[in-house]
Amino acid sequence: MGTTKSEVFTEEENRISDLAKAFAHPARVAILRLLAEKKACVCGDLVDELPLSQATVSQHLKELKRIGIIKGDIAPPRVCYCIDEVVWNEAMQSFGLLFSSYLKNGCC
Amino acid sequence: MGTTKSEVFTEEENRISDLAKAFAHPARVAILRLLAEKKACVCGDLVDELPLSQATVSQHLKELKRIGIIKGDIAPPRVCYCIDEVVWNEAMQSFGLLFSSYLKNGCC
DNA sequence: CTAATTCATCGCAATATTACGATAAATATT
DNA sequence: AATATTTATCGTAATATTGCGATGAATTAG
Repeated sequence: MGTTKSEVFTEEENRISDLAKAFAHPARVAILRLLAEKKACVCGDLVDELPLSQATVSQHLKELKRIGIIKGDIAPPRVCYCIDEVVWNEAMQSFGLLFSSYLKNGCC
Repeated sequence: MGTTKSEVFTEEENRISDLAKAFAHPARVAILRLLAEKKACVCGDLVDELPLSQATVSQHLKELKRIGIIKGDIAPPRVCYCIDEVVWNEAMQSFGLLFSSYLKNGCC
């Protein structure tokens, strides 16, 4: 155990939970915010902005890339990271739908 | 290690990541959906609806309660769970702000 | 060609998460 | 009082996550 039983859930449930993971760590929230707000997309500057080691930041970036919400433009020796607009919008819409599916019914 | 360095992040970053954790597991997404969409709030019926053991469902409910996004009305031997409207709205607003903070700038 | 720079990855350690059977707690039913 | 119902919690096991130092890979600068 320790493993999520992904097989028994729907594609959508798994996708939403994966998208949520992008925001489920303060460092990743900070990274996504920096990338979302910056006029230009920051690169290794992220390491300077964050109170974590370069290795750790790199690992978070890898996770965000796995989810697809950011992408990296390789321009060696640098890599320029930025939000993937398509996935960002997918996340926005998915969460939007989920949040608006709540109908008050005053049961509790 | 294995522990998130919460101290070095802002309150808001920590709060958002915590709220995101509510959605960061397919079972919790399923639970929140059921509670959000149901006319009446489901109780132990959640266990029947989910492909997980009672103990596991109870653990996910505990985590959702810790975050605050659901609350349970004890009516022994049953407990009636439902969305906490205040926290649900807090999450909706926080994610809404975050998502809308993205300004396309066509860097990558 | 030799640094220097930037970033990814490896290896390790420690904690967190996920899952479940078994059991306990609390009440309603008989 | 004894039993059944419902939910929480404990204990255990396995995997995942977080974090970092060290190292490697790739390119640029000197």
